[in-house]
Amino acid sequence: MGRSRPTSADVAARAGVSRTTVSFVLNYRTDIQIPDETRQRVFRAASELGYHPHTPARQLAAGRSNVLGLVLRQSAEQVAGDATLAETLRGLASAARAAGSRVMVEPLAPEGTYDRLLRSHQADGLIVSGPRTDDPSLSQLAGDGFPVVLQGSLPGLDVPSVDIDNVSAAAGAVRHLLSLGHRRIACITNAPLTYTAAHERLQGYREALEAGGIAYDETLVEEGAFDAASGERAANALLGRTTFTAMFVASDVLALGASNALREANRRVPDDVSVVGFDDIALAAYFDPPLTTVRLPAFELGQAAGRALLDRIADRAVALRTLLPTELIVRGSTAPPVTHRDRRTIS
Amino acid sequence: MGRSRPTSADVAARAGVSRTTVSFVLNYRTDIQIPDETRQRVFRAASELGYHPHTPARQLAAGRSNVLGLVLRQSAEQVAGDATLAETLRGLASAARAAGSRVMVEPLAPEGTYDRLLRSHQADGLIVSGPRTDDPSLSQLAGDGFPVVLQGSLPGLDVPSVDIDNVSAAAGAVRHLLSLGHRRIACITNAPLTYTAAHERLQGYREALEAGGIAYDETLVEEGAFDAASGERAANALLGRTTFTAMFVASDVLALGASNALREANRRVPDDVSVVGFDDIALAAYFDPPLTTVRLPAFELGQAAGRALLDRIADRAVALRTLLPTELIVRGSTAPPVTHRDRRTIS
DNA sequence: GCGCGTTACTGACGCGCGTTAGTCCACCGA
DNA sequence: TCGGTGGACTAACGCGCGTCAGTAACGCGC
Repeated sequence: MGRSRPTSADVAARAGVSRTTVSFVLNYRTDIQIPDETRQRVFRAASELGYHPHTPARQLAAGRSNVLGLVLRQSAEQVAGDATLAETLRGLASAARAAGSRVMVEPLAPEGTYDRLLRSHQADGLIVSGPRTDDPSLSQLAGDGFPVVLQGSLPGLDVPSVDIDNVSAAAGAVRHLLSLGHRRIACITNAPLTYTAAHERLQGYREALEAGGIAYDETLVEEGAFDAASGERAANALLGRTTFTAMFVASDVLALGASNALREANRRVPDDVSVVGFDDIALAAYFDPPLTTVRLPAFELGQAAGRALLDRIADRAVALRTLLPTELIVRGSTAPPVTHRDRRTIS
Repeated sequence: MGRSRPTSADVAARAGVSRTTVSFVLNYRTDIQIPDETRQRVFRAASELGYHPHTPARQLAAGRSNVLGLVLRQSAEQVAGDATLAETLRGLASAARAAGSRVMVEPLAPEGTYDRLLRSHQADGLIVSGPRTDDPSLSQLAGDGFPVVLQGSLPGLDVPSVDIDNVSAAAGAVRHLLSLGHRRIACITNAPLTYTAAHERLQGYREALEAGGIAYDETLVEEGAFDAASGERAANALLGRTTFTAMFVASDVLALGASNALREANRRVPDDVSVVGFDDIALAAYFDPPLTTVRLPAFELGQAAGRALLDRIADRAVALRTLLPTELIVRGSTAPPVTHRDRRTIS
């Protein structure tokens, strides 16, 4: 009862060795020769006492924390609506665990506060998700040599980043629509264009169109903002001012909102309007009709970011830009435009 | 360049005081009298040097880590499909931050590994989400006096828990259907019945029926399992063996899958079958038709769990069971059964 | 002038561990 | 016998901080 947590000294006493030896054994120091018999004695003593090393003490002595910080710079609504966050977190945690580290999460970290995680040695490195250009403390941290990896892109910053190739992924989605015969393809961005990912996906839309010989028409483009409501608003704006037979919505969540707008305007999907989303959230396959979309490897993104960060912490070489592959998932929300199908039926 | 991180000794030297005084000032020790002038000198020295206390050292000396651990015991699919996780995490982090703590997340923690977080003093307390009865290390931890709070319920365990009142929430949803005139109401659980929440929601369904004078009919009940696919399967099973004019699906995600099954069976929602979901995920309002569901205060759940845990850590009294209120959100997926409407039209 | 309380500090210990620079001993070749 | 070598350890320092027990200076009443 009165006895408190055992320390490594208790283990040492029980095993009949010094504390140093206990430390060597329990840390699996291969550069130190210790006979198997002694090793076993230490292990046995530790387990009999129920010994668990005191993490802060170990962090203090070793000079590192074995903690990866995940900083979410997105707004509350973004975090709430981010269906892939949990998967990304899982991937990150899996990479961390493989290296004996843990993950500390800092959601909605106000600018200029999360750097403390690093400067106070609470974390060995940081993964910054949803970075914004207007974030001086980020470049400051990187400039001071702290290990930082970006989840998402932020051009012009000399910090390793892990992301998907938004441009080509979006272009692929739009090419799919083009190949079906669509010519007037609207676009709703996933976020305001100040967000890099939104900008890049729009860029992919534009490039695919131009490669297909179609001039970019900005009246076909509307900005969304993270949630389904914004998708609905954007679609209504588009419906009110122009015509199109397909739309590329750079987020599944917004695509659902946009589909609602189409339905209320008596446009059927895909008969009147084809819709392509982005992200492949778990529910996308159960939309009506099932949503054609771009699959984003959420788990792998987290895992890759974690590995990159661990590499940076260990001073191993890290690619400045890691791009993970995406995949177009064709489901029921896309079809050739009616005119084409008519022609085909006639011929 | 060569100069390394400043320590509190550097601050002390620069301010012309002792390290002890620096510690008192920077920790806002109100029980120690220090003239404002000295106080300011210390603050100035600290900020000029860019001093940040070394967290592990502070944790070691103070004997506490100011870290709350969030342990997710759910399976990978559950985590991936849990649309409210991000909100809960936000709430938890907000409670933690208010108390000067941070949140460490341990997803998919294998049984018997997450207790290390506590035993090694890496966290001051644990919030265990999705606890299972068959988890000896959980009761062990609680028995050893470690601060643990459950997110979700686990009867028969002497550990504080924060949850919603699943029974009455489900009963409320079913009463809504009863009040519309439905008599044959099917039920799809959100998870296998070994999960407490699933069991409780089914219990609420049952109680509401019996209070309405309707005998419980187990052929109207089917077990789901976290994802939309299981909701679709369950609905198909029900459609294949019985008839009903409404269904209570204890999860929005499964409700979407079930709706797909209904559509393919040429049953219209709500004309032929009314559907009530559970959770009020962000997308529920954009389903077709918009889903009537039970709103779950995700953010507040996380916040309440965090506060309860902080109370336990500080040895303040904590209610054994905190139940947060839910709210029935009536949308377009529920309506009176056709027979009733016909009657009403005739009269 | 002395005792005593109050204010404003400080010296030094300890938190539990990692690690460096050794020590001691057995054994081996010469 | 002795120098030398390698194996098997250990003593002791330091990581950066919180905090207890103390001290010096000062004012004040008598």
